Amino acid sequence: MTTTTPGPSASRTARDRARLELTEEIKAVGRRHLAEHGASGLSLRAVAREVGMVSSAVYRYFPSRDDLLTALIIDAYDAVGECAEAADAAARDRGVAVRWLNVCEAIRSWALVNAHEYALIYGSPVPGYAAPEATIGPASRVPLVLLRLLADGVTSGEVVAGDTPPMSRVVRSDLALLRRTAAPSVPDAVLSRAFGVWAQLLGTINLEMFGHLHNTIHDYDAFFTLQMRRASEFLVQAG
Amino acid sequence: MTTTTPGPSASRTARDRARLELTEEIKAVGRRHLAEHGASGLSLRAVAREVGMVSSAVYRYFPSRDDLLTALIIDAYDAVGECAEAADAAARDRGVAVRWLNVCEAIRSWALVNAHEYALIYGSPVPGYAAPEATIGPASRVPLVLLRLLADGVTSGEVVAGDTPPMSRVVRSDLALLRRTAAPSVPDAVLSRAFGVWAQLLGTINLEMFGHLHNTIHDYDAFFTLQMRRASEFLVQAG
DNA sequence: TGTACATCAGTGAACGCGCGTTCACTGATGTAC
DNA sequence: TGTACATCAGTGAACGCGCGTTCACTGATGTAC
Repeated sequence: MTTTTPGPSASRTARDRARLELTEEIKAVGRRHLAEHGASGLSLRAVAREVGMVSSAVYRYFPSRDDLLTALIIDAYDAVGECAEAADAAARDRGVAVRWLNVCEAIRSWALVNAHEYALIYGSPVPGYAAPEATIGPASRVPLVLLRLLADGVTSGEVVAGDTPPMSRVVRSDLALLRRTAAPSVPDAVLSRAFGVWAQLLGTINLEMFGHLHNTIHDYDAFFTLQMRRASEFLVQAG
Repeated sequence: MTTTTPGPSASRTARDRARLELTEEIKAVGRRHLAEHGASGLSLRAVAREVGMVSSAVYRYFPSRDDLLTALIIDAYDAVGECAEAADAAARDRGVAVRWLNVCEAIRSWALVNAHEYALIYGSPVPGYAAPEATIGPASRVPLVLLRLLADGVTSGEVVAGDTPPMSRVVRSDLALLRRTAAPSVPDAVLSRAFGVWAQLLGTINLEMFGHLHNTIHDYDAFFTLQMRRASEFLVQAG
């Protein structure tokens, strides 16, 4: 090996290209099966059947069913992360509250369209499956959007810290680590509120998607916007 | 039939008693299997094996696997509902914010101990399973605790309405129905905040239990209390 | 109190299904000289 | 440019497993007279 040249051609051999294409096709079919039967109903054999291979052939692409699931989880995190980043970017010249509201709406829209993928990453964990470390990065994209937006808000003076609630030393050191890593100069009080609005975002989407608002709320769109608008205002300005 | 007398004995026949006992035992074993393998891993055959019956015998007690699942869901809602009611009752002479905080802590404790049952009712829905109407009543117990506690707070003047955010006519009529049904004289602004704290409660528990705080928050207890304390204060007094 | 009948719990075998994974193989594609 | 070899995608059969549900049956428990 040790090739100094980048390889015979930019897109490599025909075999390589076929491999990439088939890997994507398997994931695409897997995603559709996920959407129809849920995570625990994702079956290598069924996917193989639909792709037009014999079931054992899939093992050339994914060493096990769980590896396929992992790939789908990573893709889902990346998809919702990209979605959140785009929504934030689209409102970059507006205020922090508007940016976060935009992100919330984008994530909800994505969740409604990709219900099972949403459940896969933000719902109950798949029994018997432990997410490997490779999911950590993609999983952080959405929280990072929130933290960056807050860092901007603190810099511009738009975000008001307010009173810092009393917190234990452990929690304070957790927040300090977070600040050092991803949210320079965002004070504890604001970081704490950030967890609050994040929980509320996911909680509100879950309430809606998992049926807990059934027969109670009829205009989900308006309800969600109402809730997130209040949360966004709360985020930038302590009560 | 049309028996005017209450029956031959208060506890009915030996057969009836055995039936009740075995029904409970099947549910108990089912609950344990749920805790070990998740909802989609709940198997009639495995439960039967452990109870010491042949698999077909279970059909004398539950007409299908989904009916057993429904029974477990109802039991779970009742358990968490009872838990919330007890926590509220234990703090009945304190303020509304303390009462809600108590309820939050109780629900989280229950969730930590009964992780799979929690996931069953507040996590992603079981694929291919549709909850029947019989679950509605038990599912309402926790929300009803919140609404009653708010009604008390409004009566005592402890809960401040604050500014009513602009909302669509549909949402306003949803809230009006809720008020008529379960929360007499609680104004829209407060009802809207109630959904917010409820979403935040479930969202925060989900973040913790489904692993989204991993490597970020280390003292889950303190973190949860911090978040819920803020939410409780927000509930009684608009920002 | 005793007998005849009805009800019902539990058995055991069977149906038909799908699953994840392994393995020896064929034949096409790529690579080194 | 051509040949010999290595790599790798895909096949087809098999292993061993568990599942939900049905059905004809036996034998115990309950009930009406």
